Amino acid sequence: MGLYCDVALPVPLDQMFTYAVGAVVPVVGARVLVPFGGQRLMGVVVRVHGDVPAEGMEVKPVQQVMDVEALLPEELMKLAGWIAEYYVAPLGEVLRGMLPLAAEVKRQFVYRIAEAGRKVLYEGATKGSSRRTKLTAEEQNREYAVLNYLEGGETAKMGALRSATGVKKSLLEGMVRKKWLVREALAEERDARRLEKVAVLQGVEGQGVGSREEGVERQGVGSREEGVEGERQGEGEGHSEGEGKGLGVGGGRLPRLNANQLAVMAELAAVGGRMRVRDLRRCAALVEAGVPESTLGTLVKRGLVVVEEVAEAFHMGGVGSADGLGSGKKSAHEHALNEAQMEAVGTIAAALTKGGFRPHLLYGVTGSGKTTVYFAAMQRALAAGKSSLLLVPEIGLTPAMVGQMVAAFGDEVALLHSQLTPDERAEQWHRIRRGEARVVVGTRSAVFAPMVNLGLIVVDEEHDSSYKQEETPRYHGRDVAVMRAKFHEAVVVLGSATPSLESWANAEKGRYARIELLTRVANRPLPKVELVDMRAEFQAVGKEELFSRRLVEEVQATIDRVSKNGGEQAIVLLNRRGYSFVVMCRGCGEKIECENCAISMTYHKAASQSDDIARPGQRLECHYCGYKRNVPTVCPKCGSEHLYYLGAGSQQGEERLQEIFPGARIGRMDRDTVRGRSDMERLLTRLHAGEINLLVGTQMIAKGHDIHGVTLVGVVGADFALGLPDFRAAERVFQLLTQVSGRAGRGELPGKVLVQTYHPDHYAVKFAAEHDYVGFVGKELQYRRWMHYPPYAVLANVVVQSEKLEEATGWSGVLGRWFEQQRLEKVRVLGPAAAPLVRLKRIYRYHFVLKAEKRQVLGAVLRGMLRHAEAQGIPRRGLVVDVDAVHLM
DNA sequence: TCAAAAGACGCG
DNA sequence: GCGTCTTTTGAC
Repeated sequence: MGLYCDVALPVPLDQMFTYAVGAVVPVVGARVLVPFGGQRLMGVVVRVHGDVPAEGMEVKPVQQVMDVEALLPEELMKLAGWIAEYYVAPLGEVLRGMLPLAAEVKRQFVYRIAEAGRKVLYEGATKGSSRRTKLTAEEQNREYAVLNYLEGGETAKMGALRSATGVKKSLLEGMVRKKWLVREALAEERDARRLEKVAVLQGVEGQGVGSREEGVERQGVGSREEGVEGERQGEGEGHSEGEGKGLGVGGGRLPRLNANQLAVMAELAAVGGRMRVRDLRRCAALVEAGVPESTLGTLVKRGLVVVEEVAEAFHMGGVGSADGLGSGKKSAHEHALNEAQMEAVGTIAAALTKGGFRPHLLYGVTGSGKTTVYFAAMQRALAAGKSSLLLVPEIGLTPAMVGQMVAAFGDEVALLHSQLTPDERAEQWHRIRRGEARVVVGTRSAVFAPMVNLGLIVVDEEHDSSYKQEETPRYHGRDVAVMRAKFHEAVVVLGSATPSLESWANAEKGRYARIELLTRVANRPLPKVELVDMRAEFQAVGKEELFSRRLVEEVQATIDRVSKNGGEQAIVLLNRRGYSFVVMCRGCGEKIECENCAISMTYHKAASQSDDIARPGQRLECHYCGYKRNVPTVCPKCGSEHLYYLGAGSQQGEERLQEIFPGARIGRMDRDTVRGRSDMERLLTRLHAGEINLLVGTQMIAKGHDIHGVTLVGVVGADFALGLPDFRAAERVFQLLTQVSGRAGRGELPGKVLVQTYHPDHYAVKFAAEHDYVGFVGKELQYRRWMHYPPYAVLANVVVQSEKLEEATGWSGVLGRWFEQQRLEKVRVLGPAAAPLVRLKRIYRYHFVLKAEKRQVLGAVLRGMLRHAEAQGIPRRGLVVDVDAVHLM
């Protein structure tokens, strides 16, 4: 009876595929290469079984088993299953997101001449070219060159053809279509696994220390015969076998070996005679003794050690070993803890000691030193032999945090974020998988880091919406973190000054233990917040001004003040980038919209001095699809010359501030001036040095920066979001106001905040001004309860989309009717309605919002809907199911 | 009349 | 999702 395995493949199909297993039987959680359609894909084995496949099903064999052990441990496999179920996503796509190893599988094709190609070649040679074609003469010549090159019948890779004939890929594809060439997969497969070098002590071959015979190549230069001079001198304390090659290391009677060589030998012997070269080089004893790396080479020459290249094995060991790392020493951080922080660390440490799944919500006001608590807790975890994972919203925006991590944990830190190249990502991934990096910092997808002996997960700024993935699988990093902690029986800490309502409600229900840090470090006061009523301001001034008189006055006073620590600094939040976010025609009343989206285009002025990134010239830009166009002089619709630029963004804010405060040293922080981590670092360095004393920027400036000189924060137009059709609008505004206010007064001097608002009586604004988070959630939770919104209901957004308007509306109708027929009692369906962004990147979008009390009920309805959609011929790509949607846009 | 482009299909 | 097979479109 044959053996089969079910494989999850990275395709948008909610099913597994069965393959026949060959000589090598994969384990669940291993990757395999399998043929699928005309292609070959990497998938993950989810089941190995002997079930006879259904009649009429052609079962193809597994092409290659890529991992000997499960690449994904049981907990991650379970987590993947949970995500697929919870977020209604295909398991294969979930797994693809967990494996950053795409870099390791590359498929290469070779080309061979076909019969039709030969014919063309011969006829062309005798009769000359007379084919009907659209190709240029040059391209035709290239085609003949390719045919000539391949005439002998050999195959050639594209690279070879390109260098020989200058042919392009598209031309080759055309030739394949015309059947002149055939394309086939490269026969010999590059070993998809990475290789690593392992030093093996001769004669003391260790048993089963992760070694595998397969794929081993002997690399040693010296032969065994030459190496005999070292023989017979030891006391045979190693497990010498047969050949009399035993080599003792404890005796010290090895006159021909110098101290360095002995040290290396001793080190190798101590671990059973086998060690990865990179580990050996890094080994503490050898580094301390100053043993040069060349010593190993000498030993290889003398035949005492052989270096093998082995397909990388995954070791589960390494963590908690007696290497003395992180062994309970209190770090500098812990000494600086105040009482509340101490208590917080104590609570987390107690949970770590006790073991088991323990979720915590760490509610700490801005400047209360949450980061210090995370560090101390992670250190405790390390001391207990456990690894820890810190999730942050965006690494590029918090270089300080990364710096501190590396300073505190050195080599044990691995970073995972979106800016890594695939190779770098794979390298970090493997370091973590081997247990070399036991402290991992990363963004959303780092929640899948293959941690060894995971003890603690910290989610910093847990309320941040960047934890929500906005493509399939649409998981929420924070919620996945909690689930992962559950599967690992680990401790999880969600930290924020403005916890999401979901997390707060969980704490209220007692599902999360609450830890509070209610005062700032060193008892610094929270800044005073003053509201500036912009309606009254308009009446008094009689015209629309971006900055109120109060704000101008305070900024002036702040930058004029010079305290003993140097000048004070002010920052101004203007939460839109660009110069003007609406260009309107007074002739016809139309706004200039993006060609691809139903979105007003943003006007960007020619780059100012702050735009140190090269982005010259003025333009209109769509902030949703990135489309750019020239700035028209007349209205594209009616030809009127009266184009007006409305709504100020950060670029205009900077310009206005420069006019008002010509002496100020102004900096700007938004996506136009800060693209990568280095831009951010440079800007922050200038701020810390006092080179900038007035900073204007988008919400980026609110994200966790700790700049001690900032004593004034101005907020301009942040409450405009209150008018958006989104039930989370109030929560977002409250969070933004609180977070940006938190930038003020972090040094010795107290801070002040001025909030310009058109909604001075709105509860989100008022509670934020009073630093009253608890008051705000109380009120907001009430509203959510009345309106049946999360956390009192589970919600899913279903977007129906197509490039063709009729399809989008037609399919919405089909689904709407189905929902009606179902007479659902436990699920409320709102819609179909045009999505707030009814056209995005050329795609028309309609949506339903589903609300239910029970997750299972909602899930069942969504699955039923997908089945119905499939039966009705609605393509899967026409539907986006977003469970726990954060944005309903 | 043929070739390129768009659409339908199914993958084990 | 993607390669393959089929149908439609379109240009000489």
